[in-house]
Amino acid sequence: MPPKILCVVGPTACGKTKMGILLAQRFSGEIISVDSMQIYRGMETGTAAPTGAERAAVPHHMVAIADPGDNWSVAKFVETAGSCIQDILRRNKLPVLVGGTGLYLDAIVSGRHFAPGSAGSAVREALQAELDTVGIEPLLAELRQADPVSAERLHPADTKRILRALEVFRETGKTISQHNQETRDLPKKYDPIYIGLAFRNREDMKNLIGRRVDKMMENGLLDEVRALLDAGIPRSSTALQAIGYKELLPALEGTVSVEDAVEEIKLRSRQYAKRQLTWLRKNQDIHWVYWEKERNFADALQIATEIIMGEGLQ
RNA sequence: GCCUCUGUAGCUCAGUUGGUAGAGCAGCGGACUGAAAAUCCGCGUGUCGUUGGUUCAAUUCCGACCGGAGGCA
Repeated sequence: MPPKILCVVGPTACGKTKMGILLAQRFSGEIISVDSMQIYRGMETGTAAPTGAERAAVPHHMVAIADPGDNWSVAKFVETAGSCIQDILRRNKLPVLVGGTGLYLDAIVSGRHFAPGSAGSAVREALQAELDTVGIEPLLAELRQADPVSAERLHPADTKRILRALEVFRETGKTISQHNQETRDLPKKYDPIYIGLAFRNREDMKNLIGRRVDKMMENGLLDEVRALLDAGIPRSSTALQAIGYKELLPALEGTVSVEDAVEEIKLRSRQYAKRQLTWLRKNQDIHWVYWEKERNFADALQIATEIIMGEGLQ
């Protein structure tokens, strides 16, 4: 039987961070943040990363450990987070995965590994250059030859995934569809108990997102973005694609007003939350705890605790 | 008060030489295996401002009224 772990999931602004801490305290656990952007240093405000006080209350892993100039990937994240989990288990503590990045979390839980490839590799650069010069059609034709399953599955407009499928083939001689098939049926590496947090009414979530973005601005998000630029972080870096950052770049250049940029951040955050919900919805194992109007952590902790004990944890 | 322009999807606007209408954005749904806070896909009935008239037929033409913008007084 694989080891039990706790997973706190939900769309942005639904209280995952706080609930994770409460549950980690209750079940003597340690937190693994599963968030593609909170790993970068100097982005605490805009990514709503756990505060110093929160991190002092319970050990946290995978938060603010990477240079924002380094571009991390799922593979690297899963590998690093995996060691953290192993270490926590070795010390007889409960790993509490708290995160909004669905792909990362699923990959960790399933123990999935990824086919080779890396940003900046010769093969990927070559593919990008081909796309820029000849367009997607010849590349799609090549994929139909090499990996008809993927060619059929992918939409012609989805250039990112078409390039990735070709990259895997050119790099390894094996198709990504074959790799996916092989990893899909692997036995789960962990036995997860999922607690999902969400607002019963979407409107309430949207209102909170708006208020939270305003608070981020009050807490100096603009300065945070400026500091990243001053540190020489390229605009094309993964870190600066984070919501709240990429929208403020034009505001710093003066091409849009700060007010408009803030509205854009709120909009993009709402759309992000919607995508997170879409991802989560297909996971039938999640035990959902709903907020009615306000977030009442005492009640939610009570409910979640009962669910978790029902799943066999003390 | 008079003149001109304008009123079509939640928003910005197309359009119908008269046969009840369609884009972008928003919204909703979905996908997702090394950029994932990324990327990609699907979904468009709305008293065509109101009310009379002409017409087989009006959102479209004509009149009045109501709202908005501008101009002249």
